[in-house]
Amino acid sequence: MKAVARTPTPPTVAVPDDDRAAAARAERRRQILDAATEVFADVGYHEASINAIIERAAIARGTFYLYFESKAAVFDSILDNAMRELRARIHRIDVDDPTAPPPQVQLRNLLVTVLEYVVGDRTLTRILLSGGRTVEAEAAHRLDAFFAEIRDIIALALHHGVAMKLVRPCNQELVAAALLGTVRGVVESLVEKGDAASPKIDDVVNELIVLALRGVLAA
Amino acid sequence: MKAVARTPTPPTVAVPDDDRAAAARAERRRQILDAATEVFADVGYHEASINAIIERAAIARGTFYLYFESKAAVFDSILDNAMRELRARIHRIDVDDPTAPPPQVQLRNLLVTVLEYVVGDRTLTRILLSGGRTVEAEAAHRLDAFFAEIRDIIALALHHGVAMKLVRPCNQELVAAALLGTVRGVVESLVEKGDAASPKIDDVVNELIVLALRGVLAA
Amino acid sequence: MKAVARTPTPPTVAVPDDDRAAAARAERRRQILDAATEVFADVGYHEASINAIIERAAIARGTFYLYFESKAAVFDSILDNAMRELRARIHRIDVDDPTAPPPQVQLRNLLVTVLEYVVGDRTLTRILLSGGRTVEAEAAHRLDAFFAEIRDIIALALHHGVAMKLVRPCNQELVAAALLGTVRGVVESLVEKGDAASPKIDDVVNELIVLALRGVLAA
Amino acid sequence: MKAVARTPTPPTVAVPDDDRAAAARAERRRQILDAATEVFADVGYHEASINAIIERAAIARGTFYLYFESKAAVFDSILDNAMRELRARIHRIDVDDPTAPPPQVQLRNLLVTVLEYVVGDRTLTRILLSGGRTVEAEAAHRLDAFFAEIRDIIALALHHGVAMKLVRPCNQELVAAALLGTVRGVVESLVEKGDAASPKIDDVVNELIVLALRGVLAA
DNA sequence: CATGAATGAGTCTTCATTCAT
DNA sequence: CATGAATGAAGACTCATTCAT
Repeated sequence: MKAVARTPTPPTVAVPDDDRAAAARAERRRQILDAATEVFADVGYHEASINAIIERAAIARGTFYLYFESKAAVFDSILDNAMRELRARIHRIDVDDPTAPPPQVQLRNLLVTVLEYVVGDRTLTRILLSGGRTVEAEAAHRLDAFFAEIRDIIALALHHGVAMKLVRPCNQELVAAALLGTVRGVVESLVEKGDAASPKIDDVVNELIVLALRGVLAA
Repeated sequence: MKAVARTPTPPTVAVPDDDRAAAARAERRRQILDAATEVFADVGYHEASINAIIERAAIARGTFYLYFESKAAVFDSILDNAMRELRARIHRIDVDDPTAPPPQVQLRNLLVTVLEYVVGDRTLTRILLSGGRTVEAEAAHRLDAFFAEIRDIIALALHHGVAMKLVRPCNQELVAAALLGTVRGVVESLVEKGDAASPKIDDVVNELIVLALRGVLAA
Repeated sequence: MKAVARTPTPPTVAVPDDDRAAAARAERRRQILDAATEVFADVGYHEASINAIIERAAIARGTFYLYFESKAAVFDSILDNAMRELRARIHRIDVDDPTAPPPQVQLRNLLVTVLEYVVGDRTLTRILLSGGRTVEAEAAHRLDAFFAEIRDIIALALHHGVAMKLVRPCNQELVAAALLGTVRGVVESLVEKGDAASPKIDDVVNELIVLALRGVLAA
Repeated sequence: MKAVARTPTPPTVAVPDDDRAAAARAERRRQILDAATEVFADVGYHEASINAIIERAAIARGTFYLYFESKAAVFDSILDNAMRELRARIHRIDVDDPTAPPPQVQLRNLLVTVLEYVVGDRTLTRILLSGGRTVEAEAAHRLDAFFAEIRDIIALALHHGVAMKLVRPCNQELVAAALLGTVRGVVESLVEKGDAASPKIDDVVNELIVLALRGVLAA
């Protein structure tokens, strides 16, 4: 990227300059990502025109392609970032380690973190939920895989729970799908409403946990 | 029709001929709807080309526009039909009428009918689930409204239940959204799998009812 | 291409109709090819815009793509056709068959046919002569190969001639390249001028033959 | 320059500094011209991107426009330079001056010089030969004019030759075009091959002269 | 009614050129 | 002088829709 170090111009203070450039670049990128996220959330991947994106980002056509290879690339970037953030917040509940917090607390924490992220970026979340075919085929697959991944984590947790007699015997695959659906249903309802109308996340998580645990725990 | 045009012999009985024509017309329409449903389910609304639809329907380009105003119109028709069918299968649970079956049985029946319809036309269901923004804006709204409608029915049921002390006190709106999500999660997992791998609907409904009722019923 | 024979419409006179359609289609194709040839000859492959082509052909944008896959495809078609026509006119001189016309006559006939074709479609010829890199890389290769092919034919003829002591000993590869250049030079000068100014082809061929044979024949 | 900028010591002698600057500037120019020549020869005028040129020249985008007005301008510069060099090597054969070397020797010298230049810069030559429409219209004209100029020189020489009964009567315009083509054919074949495979220029010139003179001289 | 050739608005993307630093 | 981020005009191509046959 930087020019070949051919000119003998010795940078008196090289780093700050590079830093500033890199920062500016990153900021620009974000500006585009934000604009694109909004447009995608508003009208979906296909109806989103590069025109709409660059207008909202207030940049020229060419600038867009300076930062992203294609419309699909921005979309991928948005999606991948969201999935990465969520993955970082989702992990197995540790039931063996005695020094860890009790499982219910772990679960609550996990849900709180996830819901906070999700409510914190409603626009992004609408894209995630619009699910499968909104997007170009390839991205759709990745998104499907992501949800399948989470479902598997839940299924595994159920499996452990059943083995430990904590969870009532059940079709774990099916119940995992059901529970994932439950969370998605809740998220959808949160995202739909304006900021004001939204119930507090703590309350939501309480409700979710009661609902799920009662439905699932052994008598 | 053709016969009439050829031979000036006045039609002895007008109706049968018209009937036949109407039937043929209806059949043609169905043929197109079926082809379109498949294509929409396969690749989504936007990637679905008129080309793909008329090829699968084995008709000429112009013929398509003889039966539907536009691509959006076919999609609307498919969606509306599905929503109508589902509405016909979804109704309030009657807890007052002593001659009606017990509420749990009513609920079970409802779920069985719905799931049977939904599993019976996987293609169609995939369109319904692909949800919001897959489709052109206008259709997306109607679909959202449809799900909101169902959610309201559930919320109302919960409300009644709470009033009758059958259901534990809860944020009924939220729990309704959660339960709707639960069902959607289950449906999604059913539709995903091939026919063979699918568990029996009765078992699925059992699991669903246990899960939901335990999560919701008063202690 | 044709609709699947699904409708019971029995074609009373099937062939004429298909013929007419095919003929219309071929005519359209030609119309586009002609327009494209002119534009390519005028401004070269790269400067030739689809716009210019469809304007000259007086058709709509989409129509162009109904007949050709891309700009490159039309160009290829033009080039391939020209090369096919020329190949059909270029062949080895038969010196062994006693029933064949004398070699010089064969050569003269060959040159006359080639020049007539070439002068008959000046526009096309200008494209051929504009040679190598005017065109997209792939086409350039095919054109280069075509001329190499002809050069090889000439070289082979020289080789035979030397063996038969008809041709003076020489670097046959080099002389072949030279002679091919000679013909191209002549063609170029013919194509440049308006119809009127052009000398008669017979005279041109005479001059060419004298020039070449004297340069090449054994003392 | 740099030194001056750093130390405010006034330049003792102004000119050398200016000279150095001018030299640096000229060098830079050459650096760009060379890079551009390579790129143009490789992929042709239109496919040559400013990007490719500045990368090969290892300069920044803006710098390019500091030395040349536009892409067309570099191309023009390259072309003009080549044509100037060639013009300097091409001149009439003097048949009247008794102190001059014999005409054949003059011709041989001319050809040797031209071929040496041409083989010495294969890259450049490929641009010249790619001829007419490779380039932007305006440059194409100048190139055409250049070749026409040479053809006229040859035609004039033939004219003189005929008058002096050295050359057989012929259509001088046509034969000039033919002979120019001959040389171009030879040059093309020389430039095509790698350095190693190339025959020695002296041999090539011999072959050329024999070929041409026999074809042209009076019996 | 059925056909399918024709249409052209709209989309994404490229790339020569400019200009603030 | 040098830089390279930003620009936007222009180009190729797609595809829903129309209409003469």
